[in-house]
Amino acid sequence: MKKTAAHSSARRYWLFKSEPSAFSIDHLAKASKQTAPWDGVRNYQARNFLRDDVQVGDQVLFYHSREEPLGVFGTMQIARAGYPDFTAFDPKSKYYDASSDPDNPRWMMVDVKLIQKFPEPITREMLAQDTTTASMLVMKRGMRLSIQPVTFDEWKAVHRLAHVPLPADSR
DNA sequence: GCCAACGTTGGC
DNA sequence: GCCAACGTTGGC
Repeated sequence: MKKTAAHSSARRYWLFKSEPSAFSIDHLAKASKQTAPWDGVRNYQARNFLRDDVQVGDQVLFYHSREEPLGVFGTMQIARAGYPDFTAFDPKSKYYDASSDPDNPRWMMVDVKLIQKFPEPITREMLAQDTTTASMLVMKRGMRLSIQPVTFDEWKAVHRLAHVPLPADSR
């Protein structure tokens, strides 16, 4: 049997940050098919996650940054794996990057589909109170990374705090 | 609004 | 390749 270099099919869990004035969970809820491209990532470490690690079916916490209340507002699922972020090629886009060559795109995006908006947001305050979520990457001082890996324990703990069941196929 | 922390740029 | 200067992020 030949070994393959492909990723294992094990689902991964992530946290994606967004400023709600730019793109909130309500924007996603109102989008066609509740699906939208996660565009505008302009950081290499985050780009590498989108390019190399985020897979269709991975599940994601939607985190609102910058505007109160800060916290996790719900969940989404990856509907399309990494592909070139076309906003980088559009001079009218606020994410335009003249140095991203369409023949060799610098920035990547994925498509996300809403799983659910939580009845109430899980605020930073609540995350700080729980021993599992208190140590999440997003809680660390100075952590600016907008695409972050999340452990299954953390994924479960956030759902426990939200008083909602895990998506049926979480494991 | 402040400012610490961080990532990127560019002169050398 | 170093690192100071700069711009941005994002909690507070």
